[in-house]
Amino acid sequence: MLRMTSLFLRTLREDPADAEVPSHRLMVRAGYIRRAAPGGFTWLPLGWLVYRNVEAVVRAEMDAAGFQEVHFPALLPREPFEATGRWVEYGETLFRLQDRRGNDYLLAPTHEEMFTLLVKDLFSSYRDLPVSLYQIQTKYRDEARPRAGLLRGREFVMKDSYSFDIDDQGLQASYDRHREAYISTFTRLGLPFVIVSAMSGAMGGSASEEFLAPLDVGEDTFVRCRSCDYAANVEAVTTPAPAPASTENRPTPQQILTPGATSISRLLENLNGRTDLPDHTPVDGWQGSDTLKNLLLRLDHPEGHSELLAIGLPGDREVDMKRLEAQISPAVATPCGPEEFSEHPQLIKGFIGPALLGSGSATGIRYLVDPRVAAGTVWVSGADRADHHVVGVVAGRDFHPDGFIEAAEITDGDPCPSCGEQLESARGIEIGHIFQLGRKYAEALGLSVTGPDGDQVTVTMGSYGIGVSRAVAAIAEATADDLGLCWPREIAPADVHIVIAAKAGSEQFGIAEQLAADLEAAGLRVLCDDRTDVSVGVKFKDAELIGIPTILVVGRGATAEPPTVEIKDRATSERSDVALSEVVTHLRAVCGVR
RNA sequence: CGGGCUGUGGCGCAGCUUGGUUAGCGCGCUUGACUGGGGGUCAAGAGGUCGGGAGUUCGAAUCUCCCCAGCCCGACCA
Repeated sequence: MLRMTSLFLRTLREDPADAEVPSHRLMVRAGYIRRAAPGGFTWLPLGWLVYRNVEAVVRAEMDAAGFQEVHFPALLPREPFEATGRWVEYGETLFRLQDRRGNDYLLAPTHEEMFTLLVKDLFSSYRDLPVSLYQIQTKYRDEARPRAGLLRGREFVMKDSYSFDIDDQGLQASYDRHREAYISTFTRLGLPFVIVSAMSGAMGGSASEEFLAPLDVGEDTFVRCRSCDYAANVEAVTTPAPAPASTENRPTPQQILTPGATSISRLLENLNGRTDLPDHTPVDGWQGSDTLKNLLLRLDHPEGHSELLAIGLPGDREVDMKRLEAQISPAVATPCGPEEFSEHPQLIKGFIGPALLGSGSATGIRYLVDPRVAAGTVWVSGADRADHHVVGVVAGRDFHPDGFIEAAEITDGDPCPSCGEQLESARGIEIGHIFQLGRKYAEALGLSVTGPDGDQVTVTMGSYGIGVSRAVAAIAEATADDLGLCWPREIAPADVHIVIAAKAGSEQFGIAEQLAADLEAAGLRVLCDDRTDVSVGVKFKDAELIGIPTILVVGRGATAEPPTVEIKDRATSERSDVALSEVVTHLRAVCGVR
């Protein structure tokens, strides 16, 4: 039994100044966690109970799915990460350190290498596969900016699983099993979630989905369809493309004078102010979406070389750098400056036309366009001549892109790629991520097994993560209200919070004591506020702040005839008086016998 | 890493513009009394390198410079 008189707990009346998001504020105020380092938190007794409950749910669901738990060190040598290139690729986010001999070590941000090597170490036949292993481990990432308490720390706990299969079908099956296990895990945790399509990264090209808790404090933007079940991380949203149309019988392009029209808005002013383009002018006037704007970017690849890339997209769209970088990762894109333009004097900044772009064009610059710029579509674009544009340029006739790219911003109301209805955007906290790694790590580290026909077969892998400590904060975030925390029963630090609403030395203390013992004997977890030195108001406030799902008040009624106590549901505030003799039975039903 | 804001007893803040006795207030803490169904009342206490360093000055929490830390926005984030 937890007793307030002996519990290592101090609740705070006021919000801590360094906490902004509700989960952080309330968990500090309610005495669950304390900041111990930049991006690092100490779990206090109540917090640790909750953490362990969450961990227990995750572990139970992983075990139930048939995955086996192992445990690696968090402190790892450099070599495996050198082999996969991540010692360099991970950049400044990797915590690096040296031992006394000057050997390089790291605090692991994730454990793909170690799991791969472990399986390589022990298994060598296709008969040993498939296998899925997991661990629940403290991870370290030297985040440039830790924030929002437990939601983004530099030290955090993650459950990471890895599946090992002999072929793609096996990988798909392992992936599906993890997906199912994640659904039941988050459901059991009482955490609302949406599953969204995510980017798998440029090198993989395989399936990847994120589990997001749809909350405004989340750092991920995703979109979902208002009518069907499509949902995707904004980085992974695909733009419905018009069907390719014929380029026959289209009006001839016409060059026009557009002084100073270096922006889409000024171009539109010019276009809508003229009457000399009867063959081209749309019936409802010129819109930004009739224009094609072209941007020149420099791509810097991690291996060191650079190249130019031109992007073409409808003029009413801005480039979404996150979406762009997700497409070209691991390269980094930078808008071109005067140096790059001076290498291609044909290209006039502000008046870049599509005719000089593309690998078959005069410049030879790779040219990728928005999917809306499909073959047969007609555009106004730059004329590659200062103060001039061209109307009536037709994709596939007058210019030839090298391919398509998803780089345009997504806005509310855009069409759903699945059903065509409107998309809406929302924010979410990433609480899980599952993806098909493929053979990247197996190849880099030489994990292969002997196949049925005696040949060596490279193993294909999946990688699956749940942010355990983050999930605690996400649950707090999703369930808390104006009064304080409000835990789902399964992960709450206790089932029942007894408030003794009577003065020191009164009979109620003895009654509460006996009741607490009876409830514990019945299998319920009890926190008893047995303090005699605070007023009842304080006890009620603390009970609401701490957020145990059932509050049991032992007050005046307890000494009446017949004796009653009051039961209050923390989440709904519903209260009812229950006969003292019935309380244990009643609460066993309310809490479910564990 | 860029922009902004903030560092003053355990917590939340005022004081700084315009330098000047003993650095205040609320909460919390200690002791005592009252009170006892919504952070209650009264009294008496303890608790401070004013983030750190250097400088200006007769005198610095207050002015100047440098550094550090925290928060927010952005960039970044298998």
